[in-house]
Amino acid sequence: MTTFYSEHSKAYVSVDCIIFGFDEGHLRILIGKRQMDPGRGEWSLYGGFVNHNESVDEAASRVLYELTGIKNIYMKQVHTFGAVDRDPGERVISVAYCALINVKDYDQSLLEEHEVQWVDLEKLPKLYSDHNKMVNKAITMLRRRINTEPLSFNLLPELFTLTQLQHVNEAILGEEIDKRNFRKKIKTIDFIEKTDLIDKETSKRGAALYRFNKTMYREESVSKL
Amino acid sequence: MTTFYSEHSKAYVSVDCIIFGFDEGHLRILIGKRQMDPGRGEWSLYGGFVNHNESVDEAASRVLYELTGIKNIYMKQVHTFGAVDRDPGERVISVAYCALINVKDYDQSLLEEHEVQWVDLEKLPKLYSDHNKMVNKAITMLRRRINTEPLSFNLLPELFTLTQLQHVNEAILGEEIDKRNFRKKIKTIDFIEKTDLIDKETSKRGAALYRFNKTMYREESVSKL
DNA sequence: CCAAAAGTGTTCCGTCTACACCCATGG
DNA sequence: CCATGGGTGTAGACGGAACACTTTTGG
Repeated sequence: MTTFYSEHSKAYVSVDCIIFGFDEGHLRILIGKRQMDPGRGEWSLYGGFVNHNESVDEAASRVLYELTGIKNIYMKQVHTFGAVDRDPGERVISVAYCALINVKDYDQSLLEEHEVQWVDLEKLPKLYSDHNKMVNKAITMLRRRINTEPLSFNLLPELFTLTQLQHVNEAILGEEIDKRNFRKKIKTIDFIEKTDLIDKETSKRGAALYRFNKTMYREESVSKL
Repeated sequence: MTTFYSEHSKAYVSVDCIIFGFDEGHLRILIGKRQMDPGRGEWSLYGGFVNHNESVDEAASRVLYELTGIKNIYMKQVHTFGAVDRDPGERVISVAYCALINVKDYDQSLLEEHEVQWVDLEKLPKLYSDHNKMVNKAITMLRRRINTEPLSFNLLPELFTLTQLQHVNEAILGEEIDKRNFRKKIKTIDFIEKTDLIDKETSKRGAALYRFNKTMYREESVSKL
């Protein structure tokens, strides 16, 4: 408590983003091959350094915007990774952020521009440095929170069917959910609104479209989803 | 993904510890008056800078050891605070750690040496910078985890009575727990062992002493406490 | 007409909650 | 002998889990 700045050393601080999407019944994340040393050519999360004039959260938002072109992405800090040798080049302390986006919002051309791609969570390769740990922490966090916080909506379009919602939850939890029990539970949640619209894309019969009502959802009302 | 270290700026990285203790039925934390600028004289958490040759976790352990003289303290990373102006002097990014200790293990003379004191959580003053936010995040984390992880033991001596254990849980949750229901639940938890010993300190009749069996507790077995 | 997905209720079981009295003992 | 904290059981409410069939319609 009597130390002074000058006696201490500084470190680079970076953010790394675990960007989740949902497609064809599976959770995927965006990863790319590193185009810089150290670790050139290894699979890696997308990240960036924290600039002097921005907060760490802002850096994460900026990096997400650079990569996706989307603002106001759902994003949560996961954990900070600070092993001395986690980056072989320099001392870099990295703050991992978990982000959820709707794959359909994502401009496919950006995939090529940034040379990243969607990879199925179950087929995740070995990633650079401690990035696999970051992914695991992020998933653990999602599983922990999914029953107390409305997360799934961020992975879906604004209008979605209950089957889609169920598939998202199943993908996050990694287990099947009973359809009737799931729908029963949804009926008790007041911020999931049924609309008059019918989706005819995914089934012949057609399925009712639902919407997440943000204004009806308050932080203090704990979701049961 | 094509950036290089040299283009970016470094920052000081610090750790701040929210050190919880339990005494006289209340949760307390260790805080002191800052003895350095900026913020000299303001109430503050105990913290320190991360050195070049230690991980962030090691820095937190070191700081905790400096202050308490105890090794292997229960400690969890809470959140990283990275607002640009959170430290008025320099750019300092701080990683908050929550720690739980048994107040009886704590050498009182260290209180004076480091000029810190135990303060009741309910009577917490305004703290330096974003330290109140750190405390709030730490409590939220404890409440979230107490039902899935055996935390309370860290705040108690090795041998404890069920009444003590109940009081700890009540303090963390901030609400009263029914004695009979609590004891019923404890009976179902196999890693809480009843010993043959009787505590005669706190009651005339005497109360059975219990022990947390670490080896019986496995990460995968979710506690119900 | 049939394949494919949507939609719908009931029963059972285990868990949580509420609740009040006797016990042992030191002073 | 009494004040103090220790210790015990039961009944009702509630929520989660298991489980199968009918509906609609595009091709």
